[in-house]
Amino acid sequence: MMQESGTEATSNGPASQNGGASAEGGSREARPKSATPSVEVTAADFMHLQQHQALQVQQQQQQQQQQQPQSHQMQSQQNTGRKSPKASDKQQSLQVPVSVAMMTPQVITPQQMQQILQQQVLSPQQLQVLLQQQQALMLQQVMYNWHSCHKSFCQTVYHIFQMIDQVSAQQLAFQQQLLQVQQVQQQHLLNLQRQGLLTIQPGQTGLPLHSLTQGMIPAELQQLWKEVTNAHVKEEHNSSNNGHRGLDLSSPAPPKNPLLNQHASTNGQYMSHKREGSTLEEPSPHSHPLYGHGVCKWPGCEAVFDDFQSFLKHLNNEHALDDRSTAQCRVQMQVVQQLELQLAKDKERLQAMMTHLHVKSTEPKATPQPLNLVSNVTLSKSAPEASPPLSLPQTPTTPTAPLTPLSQTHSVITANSLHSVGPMRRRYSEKYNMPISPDISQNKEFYMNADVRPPFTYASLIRQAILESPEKQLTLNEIYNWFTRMFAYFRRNAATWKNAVRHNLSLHKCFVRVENVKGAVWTVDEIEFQKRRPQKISGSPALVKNIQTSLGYGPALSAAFQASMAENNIPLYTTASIGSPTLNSLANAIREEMNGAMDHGNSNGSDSSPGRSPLPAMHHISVKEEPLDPEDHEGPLSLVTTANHSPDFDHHRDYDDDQGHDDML
DNA sequence: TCCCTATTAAACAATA
DNA sequence: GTATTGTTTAATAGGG
Repeated sequence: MMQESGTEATSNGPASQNGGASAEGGSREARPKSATPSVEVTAADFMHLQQHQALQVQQQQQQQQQQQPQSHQMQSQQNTGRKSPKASDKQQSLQVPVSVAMMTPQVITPQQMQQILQQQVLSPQQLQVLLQQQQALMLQQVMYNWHSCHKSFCQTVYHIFQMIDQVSAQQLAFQQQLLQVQQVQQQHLLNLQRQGLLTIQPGQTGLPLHSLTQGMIPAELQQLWKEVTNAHVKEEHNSSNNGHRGLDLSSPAPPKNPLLNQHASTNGQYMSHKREGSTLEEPSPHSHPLYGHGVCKWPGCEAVFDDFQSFLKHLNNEHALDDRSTAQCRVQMQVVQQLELQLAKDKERLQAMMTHLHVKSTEPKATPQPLNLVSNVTLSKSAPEASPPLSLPQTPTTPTAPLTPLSQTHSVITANSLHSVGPMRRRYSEKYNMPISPDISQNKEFYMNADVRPPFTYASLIRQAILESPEKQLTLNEIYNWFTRMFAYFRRNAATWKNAVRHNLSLHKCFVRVENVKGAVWTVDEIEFQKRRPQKISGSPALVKNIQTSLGYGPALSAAFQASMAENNIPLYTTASIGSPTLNSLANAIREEMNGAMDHGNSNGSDSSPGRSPLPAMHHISVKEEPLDPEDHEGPLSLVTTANHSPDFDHHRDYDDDQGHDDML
C-alpha cells in the first residue's frame, strides 16, 4: 500500500527517476521497485528517438534560454517542460511555468536536453509527432500504474459494498470503512499524482488524464488536471498560443473549485483562508485543519511540531502556494469529490433498499413473494377471515400507504428496527399494547427474508400463527412451520426457539390444548391472552396521549375510533365475518386492536368515558387490565375457534361474556 | 429493591 | 430406541 518511493523521487530529480530502464534497455540507474515504469520507458524511448531522428526544436531552445530554474528540484522539470509546445507560452507570461514544472517528468537530464536542443534538426511538426509517440508510451505506463492502484482500491470498495449489501444498518461501519478507503485512495492518487509530476510532460497532460480517468469522471478529471496545470498561470494565457487541448489555459477556473481559487487569491496565506467547502472549517487561532496532535496533516507530510507557530511556519514554507501543493490540493479535492459521490450513491442505494423493503411489504398480497405463500393453505384460505389486519388488502390507489393508522405507527421497517436482532426482553408489541398483525403484515416480506428477530413475544407470535390458521387451531408442528415460514430468524437455532414455543404453549393459559381425532391442536383463549397482556403505559399524560395519537386513536375516541373501525374493520364484517365461523376470532382481533387504545384512553382520564365509547362491545376490554382470578371465570370463556364453532358466536357474545366478567371486578 | 414478564436452558415424562 | 410433544423448574434479564 505504501508508495513512498515515488514521492521521494520528487526531490531527487531526474537521476532517480530516469533510472532503471532495464526493460527498455535504458541506461538510467535502477529506480525503486515501486516507482512507476513509465519513467523508464519514457526516457529510453525518448533517447532512442533522439538518436535516430536528431530531434531539434529551435523555438524551445529560445525558451530555454529565457527560463530560469526556480529551484534545484524544479530545474530538470523545467528543462523537460520546455519540450512542450506550450512551454513557450508559459514562459512568456510567467517566470515559473507552474504547470509545466509540476508535471514535467525527469525524463532526461539537462545535459541530454542540451544535446537535443543543440541538434535542432526536427521541425516542430516532427517534434509534435515525436511527443505524441512519447505520450502514447507514457500513457501506457500511467495506465498500468493506475490499474495497479485502482485495482487495489476497487477491491476495497467492493468489500465495502458487500458489507452494505449484507446489512444496511451497518452504515456507520461502512462510513468508517469509507474513511479507510479514502485514505487508501488518497495515497494512491497522491502517489499517482507525484509520479505524474515526474513522468508526464506538460504536453502530455491530455493523454495521461484519460488513463487516470478510469473510475473517475473524465470531464472533471480533465478539468482538474487543467486547473492543476493552470494553478498559478495567469488568465492572460491564451489557448491560441499553445494550441494544445490539454493545457488550454484560456478557460477560467470553474467555480466549483473554490479552494484552488482561494489559493491563487491568497497566495499561500493559509491562516487567512476562508474555506468555502463544507469539509474544511475555518481554523481558529490555535487550531488548524491541517494541524493535529503536533503533526502536520498535509497529505504525505506528517511533520512534527512542538508548537502551533512552528507548524504555521512550516505550512507557509513547505506547503506554500506552488505547483506541488496545488496539485496535492487538487488531488485531495478530487478524492473528496469521489468519496462524496460514492457516499451519495451508497446513501441512495441504502434508501432504495429501505424504500424497497417498505414498499414491498405494503404491496397487495398479489405481489409475488419470495416464499410461495400463494400455495400456502393457511394464508390463502384465511385471507378473508383471518386476523383482520393481516388479511386486509391494500387499497389500489395507495399501495404504499399504511393500512391503518395503527400500522402507520409501527409497521414500517426502519433502520432502528433493524437493531431488533437478538434477544429482546420487552417486545414493543407487548409494551405498548400494539397489535402485531399489522406489523407482520406490512413487514412480512422483510421478516421472511431478513434474519431479524421479530419484536414480538413468543406468545404473540404463537397466537398470531393460530389466529391466521383457518381453523384457528394449529398443531405444534404447524406452529413451528409458521414460525419458519414467516420469519427467517426462526430458520436457525430451531432447538432453542422450538423449546421456547413449547414452553410458552404450556406456560400461558391463553394457549389451550385441544384434543381431536388427529391429535392435539393448540388454540388461543383470547380472554386469557388479553388478561396476560402487560401493564398499562404509565407516565406523563403527554406521553400517553402521544402514544394514543400515534396509535391513531386520538383523545376524541368517539370519532377517531369510529373512523378507524370504518376504515379497517367494517370491510371485514362485510366480506367475511357474517356467518363466518371465525367471526369470534375476528372480534378478538379487533378487540386486540382496540384494547390498547381504550386502555390508554382510560388510563389518563381522557374523554373516552364508557358512555361515549362508540363500541360498547369493546369497552369491557378497557378495564380488563385489572387483576383477575382465572378461576373465577365462569364457563368456558375461551374464544377457541374450531371448525364446529357456531356462527352465532359473534362479538356480541364476547361482549356479553366479558361484560359479566367485568361485573365480577 | 421488589415484582412481573420474557427468554433460555434443561430435565423429565408421555407418546407416536 | 428414537423423535416428538408436553410439562415443569430454574436462571437470567429488562422494565415498571
